[in-house]
Amino acid sequence: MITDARVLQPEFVPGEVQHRDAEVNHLSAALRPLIDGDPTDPVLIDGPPGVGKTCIARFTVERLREASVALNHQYVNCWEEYSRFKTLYQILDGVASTIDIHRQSTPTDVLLDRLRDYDGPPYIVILDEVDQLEDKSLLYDLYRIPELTMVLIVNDEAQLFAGLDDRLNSRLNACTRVHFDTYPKSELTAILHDRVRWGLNADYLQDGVLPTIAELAAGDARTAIGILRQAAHTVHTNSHDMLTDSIAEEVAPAARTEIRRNAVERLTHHQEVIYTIINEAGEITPGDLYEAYRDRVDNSKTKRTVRNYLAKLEQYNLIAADGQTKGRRYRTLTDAALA
DNA sequence: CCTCCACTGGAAGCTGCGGTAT
DNA sequence: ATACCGCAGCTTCCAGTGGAGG
Repeated sequence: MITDARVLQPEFVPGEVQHRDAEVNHLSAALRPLIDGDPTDPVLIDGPPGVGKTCIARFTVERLREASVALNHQYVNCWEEYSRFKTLYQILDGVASTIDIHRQSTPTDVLLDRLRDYDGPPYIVILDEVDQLEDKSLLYDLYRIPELTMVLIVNDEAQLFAGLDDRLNSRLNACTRVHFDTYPKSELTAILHDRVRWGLNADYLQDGVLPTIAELAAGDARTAIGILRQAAHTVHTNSHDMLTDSIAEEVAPAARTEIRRNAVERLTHHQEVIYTIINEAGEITPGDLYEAYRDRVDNSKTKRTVRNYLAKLEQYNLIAADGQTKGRRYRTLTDAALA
C-alpha cells in the first residue's frame, strides 16, 4: 500500500506546504533583505513539538535560495551536534572545505576563525533544537559574523534564554519572532491527506481513519505522520486489507514513544540504569536512587557525575525533577512503554 | 524560629584518547 | 620514538539552599 516511503519519514520536506502561509510569509519577509545582500538579524522560531517549525524553516530557506543564486544555507540539529565543536564543524561544512580539519587536534578557535574569514554570499544557518546546545556562547560568536544569519528553532524559549548571557539575551529578545501553534484537527487531517496522496494507496484507507489519527496525535504532526507510517507498515506486513481506526489506535502508543526510544538508545549503560531505576520506582529520592544505582552496576560513577546524568535525562524530557534540595524527587515522565 | 544536613550545581583539576609536530 | 595538544568525561571540592525536626 506504500507507494513512496520517503513522504512518511520525519525529515521529509514537502514541495508545497499548507496551513502555514502566515508563518512562511513572516519568515521570508524577515530573511528577504539577504537577497539584496543586506545584513539581517537572526530569526527565532518557537512552538511546541510537531507543529512544523523545522519543516517550514527548511522549506522557506530552500525557496529563498531558489529565488536568489547567491545564497548559502545549512541545517544543523543541535541535539545531535550538541558540542561547540560539532556545531561549528557542521556550519563550516556547509560553505567551506573541512577535509583538513581533524576532530581531535584542531582547536575550536580555528573553526571559528575560518568561519569569520568567510566572505562568500549570505549564509543562512538553521540551528534546530538550539536549546539543546551545551555552550550557548557559541550563539554570540555566530551573531557577530555579519555574513551569517541564524534561524534559531526552539521548543522551550524560557530554557534557551536562561542559558544566555545578558548581551545575547537582549539582542535575541529584539529579533524577529515567528511563533507556531499546534495544528487544529482539521489541518492535521489535511496534512495527512497530502501525505497519503503523495505516498500511499488511498484504496487501503478506511473512511474517517485520517481524522482518527489526527485526534490521536493531539495537534502534533510528527506524531500523526508517525502513526500513519506505523499503521501503514502494520497493514503491509500483516497483509490486512484495510487501514482501520483500530489499527491506528493500536500503533499510536508506539508512535508516541518513538522519539523517546531514540533518545534512550543514545544513553550510556550507566545513564540507562539510572533511567530504568526511576522508571521502576515511578518516583524516587536522590539518596535512594544513588544507592540503587550503586548496587546495580560494577564500577559506579560518583554522585556528582550521576547528577550530571540526571540533568541530561531531564533535558531530554525522559524524567522530571520536582522540588528543591532535600525535597527533590525524580520521577518518570511517561507511560514508560519501552519495548 | 533556628539549626542541621541532604542535596544541588559551579569550578577547577585529572586522565585517557586521538591526533599532530619534531 | 617522543613530546605535545585540545577535548570530553570524570572526579574532587565547595558554597549555597531549603525542607525537616528540635
